[in-house]
Amino acid sequence: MRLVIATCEVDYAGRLSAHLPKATRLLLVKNDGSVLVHSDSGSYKPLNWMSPPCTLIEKDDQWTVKAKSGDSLIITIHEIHSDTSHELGIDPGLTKDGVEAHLQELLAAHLDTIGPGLRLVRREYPTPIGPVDILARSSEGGTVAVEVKRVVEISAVEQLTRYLDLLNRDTKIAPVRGVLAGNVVKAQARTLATDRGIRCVVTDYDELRGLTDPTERLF
Amino acid sequence: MRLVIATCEVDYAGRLSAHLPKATRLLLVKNDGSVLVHSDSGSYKPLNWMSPPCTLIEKDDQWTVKAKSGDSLIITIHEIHSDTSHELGIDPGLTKDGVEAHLQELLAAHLDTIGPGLRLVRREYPTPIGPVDILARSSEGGTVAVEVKRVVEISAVEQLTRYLDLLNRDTKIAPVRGVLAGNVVKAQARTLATDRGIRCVVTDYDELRGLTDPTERLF
DNA sequence: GGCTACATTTCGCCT
DNA sequence: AGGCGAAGTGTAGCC
Repeated sequence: MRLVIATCEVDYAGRLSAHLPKATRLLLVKNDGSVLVHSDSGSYKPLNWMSPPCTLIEKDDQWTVKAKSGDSLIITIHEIHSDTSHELGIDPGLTKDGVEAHLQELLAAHLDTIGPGLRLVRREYPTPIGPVDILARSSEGGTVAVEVKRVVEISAVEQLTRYLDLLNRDTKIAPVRGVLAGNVVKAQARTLATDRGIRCVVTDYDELRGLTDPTERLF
Repeated sequence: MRLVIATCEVDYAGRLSAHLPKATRLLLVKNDGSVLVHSDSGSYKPLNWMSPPCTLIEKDDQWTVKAKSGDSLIITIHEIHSDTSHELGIDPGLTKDGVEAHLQELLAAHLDTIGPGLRLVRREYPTPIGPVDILARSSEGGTVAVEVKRVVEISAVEQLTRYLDLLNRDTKIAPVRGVLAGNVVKAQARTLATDRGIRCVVTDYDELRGLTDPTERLF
């Protein structure tokens, strides 16, 4: 990893065109060839960058970073204030816990939190337009399709509506009712869902996790 | 901006939990308090980070970064290989050309590329569920709602369908037909759009730009 | 402040 | 490789 503090201008040409006027910035060159241009604020996203795989050619005061697609990043160096390199080695990577997949697992294991008498058919039930998060049989004989989201927004209502339209054409499982489950249900999503006869269930991730054997979740 | 090369472990607790085992990484501390943990590969996204506003407390070999929301990033330092600071000043920021907003402007100025005899009603036509990119009057008396995307995907069809449902209830402008316009139209989006009577138009950004007075587009 | 939509989104999974 | 959905998304614009 190479770290350069430099006064520079940057021009990107690719899916769009972008220009950075002359200023002092951090140029971060990674071992995989990627280049990041960071300012001293903003967030984790660089002002400009080139993703790997790409090649960096330095010629006088001009750096040219090119990707196979033809995207190019041209950095004009006006002054270099610092230029250091460090050997980091490969990173063992990140382990995560708490994303939608886990909420889906927990809900599938505790279908009673969605409704009484439900029996799991399967998670990620495949359809031609994508997998339904949870499909379950109701004690009354019908089917329930559950769409799981950390935050239920209007797009989740649309998504589940598409699934329901399709699933209800299958006479082996129809009628299929819809349920949206999430830790947060946005007001507008709830309104649209209710209008379409879709029920919303507010889940509690911590509570659900408490119901499961805690030894399963340690890392 | 402070740049630290350190052998460290990182734990994040917030919207999810994440852990980074001991390894050598770049710790980037920006002037606004944000912290980025970068490895030597990946892309522009850090392995772990804390967005501003947040506070960094260093106590012995432990860095604690806390956000108002309660999110926390705990960095355990095993060894510091380098620790430098640099004054960068504020950045003048990025100018862009070629984003959706520009495509919308160009299309509104050249409605003939969408269909003959169209007259602009307005761009960003407001509705209760969001703005319609372009609303135009057809020479036959009806209305045309145009959704503009750089890349037209299935979600654009859903979005325009919602607008059309709503707009067609307004007797002053009904009937309203839908048009999807973009530089790229994905096959599945085209299929769904056609099925719903929505026409797709493939635009050419460079060609559209050429139709406009070029002096307007320089930066 | 809430909500919507855009992004050089990136990332990961699955076909 | 391409399609599709999720993201600790971030960010800007509008109401």
